[in-house]
Amino acid sequence: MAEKTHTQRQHLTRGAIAKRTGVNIETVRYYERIGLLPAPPRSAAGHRMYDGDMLRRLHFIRRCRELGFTLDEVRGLLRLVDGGGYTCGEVKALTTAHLGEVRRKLADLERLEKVLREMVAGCAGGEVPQCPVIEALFQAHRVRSAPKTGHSR
Amino acid sequence: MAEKTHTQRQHLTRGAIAKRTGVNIETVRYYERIGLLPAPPRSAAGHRMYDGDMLRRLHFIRRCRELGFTLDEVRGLLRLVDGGGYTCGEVKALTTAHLGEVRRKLADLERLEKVLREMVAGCAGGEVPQCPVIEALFQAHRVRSAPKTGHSR
DNA sequence: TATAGTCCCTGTACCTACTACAGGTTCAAG
DNA sequence: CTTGAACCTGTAGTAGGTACAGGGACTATA
Repeated sequence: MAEKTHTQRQHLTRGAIAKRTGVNIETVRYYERIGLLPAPPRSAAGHRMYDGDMLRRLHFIRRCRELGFTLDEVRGLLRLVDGGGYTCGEVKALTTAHLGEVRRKLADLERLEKVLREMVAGCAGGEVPQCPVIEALFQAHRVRSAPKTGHSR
Repeated sequence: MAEKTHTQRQHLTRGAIAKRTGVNIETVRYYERIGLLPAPPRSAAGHRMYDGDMLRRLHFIRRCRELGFTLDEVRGLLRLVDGGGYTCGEVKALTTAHLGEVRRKLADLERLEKVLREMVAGCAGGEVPQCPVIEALFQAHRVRSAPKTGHSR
């Protein structure tokens, strides 16, 4: 009775793979729509029937997302996987590039943490309406580079 | 001739404050639309005319954004500023809360960096189609918590 | 067997924080 | 006077989902 694992020809519902992978149920449909998950076979009543492979694939996507890969990068990885003939080198290249970006974000956040920490430290927190944090925020200077175009995530 | 600073009653165009603050020109209009920037007076021809206060305000917003405050948080800060009677304590609370979140993200990214680093290290990068990175990504385990709902940025 | 409750189906709208574009004025320089 | 840049408007697109309305399907219990 543990979550509907029918013995014969186990079929998982959308809700089931969602719950098992921790992905939102609507997101599963979304992934299908954008072509990350292939459209599964349907029951007579039109309900999606997933199998173990799909579960694995969804786990893969979810894990990549947790690691901060964009959906486009995930698409790239899946193409390699699906093509079958992926080489370790290709995967490593993609992953290494991603690692670089993670390190950049890390550096940004560290600087940010420092600035905020100092701002908070310089603030007495009293009733005075002359707050050093506000003053600091009004200064026109550069933290470093612009957040650039588009969404970085 | 340094960028149109007319002596009498200096008026800045949208393009001018955009360039000075490093904010995209379209974004200025966007901020006006969502009420972060008040609608400025217009010239006879309908062109927006900004002044020094607006420049300061836009700088403020920009700086907050660089520090990772959401627009909603910026709105909160601006409300405090506009109200005039903001207390240092309120600002400090907001900033401290934000600092906490930055630290959480930082911790997440550090774990992430570690995982990616180890994955890349374990990969020979050759022509073999059995890549440890791919294998690692197919594992169904938890990095920690789910990315949660909505956008975190 | 009836019914309640929970799942699933579809399409579509909404979210954040912008960016980009089309199609039309207006302004400043040469 | 003409050219080109900068402005105006409204609208659509981006990533990566989430949420909801209005229905159909399945299961447990009375």
